[in-house]
Amino acid sequence: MLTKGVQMMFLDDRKRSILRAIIDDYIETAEPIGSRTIARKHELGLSSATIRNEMADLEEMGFLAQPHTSAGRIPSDKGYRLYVDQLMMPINLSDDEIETIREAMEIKINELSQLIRQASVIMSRITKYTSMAITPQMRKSIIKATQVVPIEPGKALVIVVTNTGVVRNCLVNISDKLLPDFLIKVSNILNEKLSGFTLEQINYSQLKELEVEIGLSGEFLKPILEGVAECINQIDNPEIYLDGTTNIFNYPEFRDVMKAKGFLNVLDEKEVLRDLLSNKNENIEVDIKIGTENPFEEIRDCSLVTASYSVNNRIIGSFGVIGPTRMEYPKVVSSMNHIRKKINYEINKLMGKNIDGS
Amino acid sequence: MLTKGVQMMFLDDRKRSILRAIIDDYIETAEPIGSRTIARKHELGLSSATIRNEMADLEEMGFLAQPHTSAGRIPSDKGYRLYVDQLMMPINLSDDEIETIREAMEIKINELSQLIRQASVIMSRITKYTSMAITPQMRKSIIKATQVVPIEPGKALVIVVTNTGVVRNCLVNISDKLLPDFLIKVSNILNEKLSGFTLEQINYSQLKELEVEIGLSGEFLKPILEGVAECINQIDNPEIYLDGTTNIFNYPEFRDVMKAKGFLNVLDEKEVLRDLLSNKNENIEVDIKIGTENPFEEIRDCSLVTASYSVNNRIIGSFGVIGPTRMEYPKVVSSMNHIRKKINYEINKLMGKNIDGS
DNA sequence: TGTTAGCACTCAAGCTCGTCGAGTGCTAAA
DNA sequence: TTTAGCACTCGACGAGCTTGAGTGCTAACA
Repeated sequence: MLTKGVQMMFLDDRKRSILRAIIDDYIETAEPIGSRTIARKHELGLSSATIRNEMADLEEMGFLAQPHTSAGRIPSDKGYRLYVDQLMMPINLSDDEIETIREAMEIKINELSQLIRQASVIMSRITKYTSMAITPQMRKSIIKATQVVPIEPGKALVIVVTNTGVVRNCLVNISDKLLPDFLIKVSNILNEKLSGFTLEQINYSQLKELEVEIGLSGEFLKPILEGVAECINQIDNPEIYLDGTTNIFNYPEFRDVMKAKGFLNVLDEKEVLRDLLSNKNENIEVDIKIGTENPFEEIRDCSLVTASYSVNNRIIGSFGVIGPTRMEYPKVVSSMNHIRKKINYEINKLMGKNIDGS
Repeated sequence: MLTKGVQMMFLDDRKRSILRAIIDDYIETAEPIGSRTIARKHELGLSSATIRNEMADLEEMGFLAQPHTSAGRIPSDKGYRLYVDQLMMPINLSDDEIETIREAMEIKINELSQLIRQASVIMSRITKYTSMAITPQMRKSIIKATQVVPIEPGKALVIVVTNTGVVRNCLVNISDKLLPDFLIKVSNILNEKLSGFTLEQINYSQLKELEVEIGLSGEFLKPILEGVAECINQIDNPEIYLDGTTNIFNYPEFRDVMKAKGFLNVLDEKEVLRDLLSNKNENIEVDIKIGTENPFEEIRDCSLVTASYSVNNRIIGSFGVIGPTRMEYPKVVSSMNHIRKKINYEINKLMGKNIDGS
């Protein structure tokens, strides 16, 4: 009899309701859920005994697990997976929350990275989990201006501006013999030659070729070209933000100090964060990685929810939330979706302002 | 008899040795220290009974405390205070450590903030505690150059450079009608008028007065002047770095999750860090705040060791280490001192390179 | 045939109680 | 003044017990 239930992987409505009820409750309480609790709290019109039988089936199918024989059931990763894919009821953000997001994400300055930083801060505030965000990949952005500004004899400032409004500068030491007038000439040539190219199109050897153009031996020009390369490098190097790390202490699953330590340690590594946020799937709005689906050992009992933002349908960066697998998925998913739209809107506004071409 | 010992606050050599031994041991083990342990491990030529009597005296004088009747003694804040002021034996850094510091703190770029960031990182690596650092107060630094660079119609980049090699820029939206040639004129006037002043000498109303000079109604100039103000503001706004936060998990006093949470939470506040690092005492090389001497409730069982770095004997910033009161003071103090000297050296080198005047 | 009441069983949590040992204070002798 | 000795204290630890939430199975019922 049981084998029949197990063999057919199809879950009837009753099993689905029970599973949903269990996961909803477990997300709320973090305690193993017993059959009686479900019978009492949810109006399923079933006795605890019936629910008990169903729960046994659900366990055998792998959606639930039992910490020990005489405890209630807790969801397995597979159970959460079904829950997020099919069972959970979407919720709407409260007016308050929407207002908070709106307020936080108004762009005050021309800097894209500020927007992303704000997004991260607000995500952790709203969800109460730990949030992270990575600033856009800039390899495809276009150089709008390159300038060399004389500061004092022996010193010049190299500046690169992109169409996305990102500016980087680099103070370089140059020969005392280079006069301001000459630097302005160099500046103009660089500006003319580099404008319109994307960052990824420019590499150092190409820069070297400009030396010929300018007609001056490499030694004098070298620091300036290195400055340009450094600026480009900095623009291209995405920043990563992490917020709400101490939120995890509010969840009983991190009562164990070693677990908290592991969690915080792994998030301290920029490389790890970059990896977690390198969301390749272009088709999915909000991606969810549950427990063991995660790439790193230390967060195998966490869930990671990520979303990407894009320009012209090309993903340029992403952000996410990480917390215990017992995560308020409905809330997190709607927050992420909302903020994602907000970022996209603001980013396209910003780009529109800054691009004259497209 | 006991009262005699207590009345005279003078500690004889024997009491001092015993107190030093107890604190040394407690720093190492984090366990209450008993009389027998001291008699065995340290060659004081005294029996445990004698030491016991002395310990009772030391407790009555407030240098030691007893968690409960049948436990050993632990140092009180007052005990630590005496220890750091008079008892502890200075230690030298190992060659390895000196090399590590040297390597980490070589300046590669012209940016002062990088140096301070490195100092913080290296402090936490060497001491195994949590470290923090604040970038210099820049109010006294001198404006070396101000530039307005046309980027495209309707957009200009405002740049401010100081004698300390700090550069900030601000992309501003301007009227389409302002032509590049005019912007260059504005740039020259600004450069001429602002150079040589310190940041604190310049305020917005002064900037407004320049409008007259340039001879153009405020509406056109406003965004540019705001850009200058924003740059100055950003330069003046010190950055704060925090490293090695998860180090605290290695110390048994932070096994309690709530304590760890309180600690991490309080250090999450920029304001708190700024406060902790606002070291006013100009005479002291390395300042130590023990336990209850600290201003914030959450770190009353921590010790904070800070040091300042300066230019021309004027303190411009500071850095520090925070950890349990049971801190390896000798190690921390010598590390701080070493790094302090290193920073001072590098900073003066950097300033020397960048200042042409003084 | 599916549902439910009833019952025996399981097991972690929490309590008490006794043992152990590190440490103390006091006393008396050296 | 120092020290050996001894009675005493008290937390840590583990064994044994109780409690209660929860289960699986069986038999009766609709």
